[in-house]
Amino acid sequence: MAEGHGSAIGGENLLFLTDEQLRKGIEAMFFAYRGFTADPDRILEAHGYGRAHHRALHFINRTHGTTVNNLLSTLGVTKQSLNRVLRTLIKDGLVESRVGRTDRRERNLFLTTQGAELERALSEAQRERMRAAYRAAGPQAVAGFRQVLEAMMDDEIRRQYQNVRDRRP
Amino acid sequence: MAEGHGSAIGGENLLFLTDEQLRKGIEAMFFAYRGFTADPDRILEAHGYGRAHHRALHFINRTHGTTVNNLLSTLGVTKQSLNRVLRTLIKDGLVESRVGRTDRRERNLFLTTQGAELERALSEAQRERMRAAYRAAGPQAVAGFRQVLEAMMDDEIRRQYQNVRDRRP
DNA sequence: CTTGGAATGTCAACAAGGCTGACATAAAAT
DNA sequence: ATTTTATGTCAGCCTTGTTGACATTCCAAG
Repeated sequence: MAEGHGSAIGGENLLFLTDEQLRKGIEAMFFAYRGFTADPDRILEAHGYGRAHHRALHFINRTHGTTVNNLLSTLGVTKQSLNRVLRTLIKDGLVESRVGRTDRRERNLFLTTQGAELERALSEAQRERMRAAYRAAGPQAVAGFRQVLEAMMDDEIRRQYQNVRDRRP
Repeated sequence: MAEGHGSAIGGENLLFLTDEQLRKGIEAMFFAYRGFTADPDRILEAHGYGRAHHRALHFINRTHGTTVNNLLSTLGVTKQSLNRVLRTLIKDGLVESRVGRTDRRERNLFLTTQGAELERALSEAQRERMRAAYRAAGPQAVAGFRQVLEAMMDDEIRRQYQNVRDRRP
């Protein structure tokens, strides 16, 4: 070791905080994310869609009837970006946009049967990989995985995430 | 529960494999990755660079003297994509490209002092967040985090990752 | 009732960063 | 001498992000 840069060995067991350990975590995150998106990407490509479409489908499915503004802040993109994606999904009959009942300025977004079908295929592919990884790592590792990920989020995002985390879709 | 779709409750403790649990993991991964890249992104923007530059700097720093082909396969992009990024980094004096000593077709890539400086700032920002997350979650959670991530990678990527994982930079 | 502002949609233009295809060069390998 | 490999470069395309400008609709406050 030596070359000390912060994160040295404290009185306790802080070996997991060395720069070396952190670097491994960073690279693991980078490579794992590639795997995480690989399977849906293949399906999307066959349909002529991209990840942006997947994200929209996922969160519309997650929260039936969500508004555009809601979706915007969840996804963290501009309305113009989202709108381009939504427009094609609506045109292709995967998403339905209904005028809001209480506030008619708003649009409530829903998946059509066809949209739900694609969403299912995408998320099942992603779940399958996650399932294999979970199974290989075991329940205790999974708990740790989730803990670290939650701690890694931006504060505001984490609040948002935790708010909907345990809600049934 | 019910609504069973795969991943049901087996004889043992397989609750962590329900679709619900998998979905939470998927969303955690999505939101955490945003946090993971947020800090470097801010620094990069101030320099007029993007994530692609960060990735190149990271892996050149990681493996001094690596060749273009090596970098290509690590990053998983085309040479044209990488070249665009490398060209600007070389032009700006952050990266040096030396003709290979044994094989003069190859180019060996190195960070200049200035390049190492930016790399340091970027990785330190990223480490800082990772450090906070690790500290909050604890060593056991970190072990689980890494286990799940490794299990989530594509087989080929995982081999690549494990090969260099424990090498000192 | 009128007006201000919020929510949404749309058009245009631009940039980053992926991709493919084609072609050039130098050097190694056969 | 020829082929293959490693690299670089040009041109063009796509997705997905960005701003800015502007129209529409409609709630809500004066």
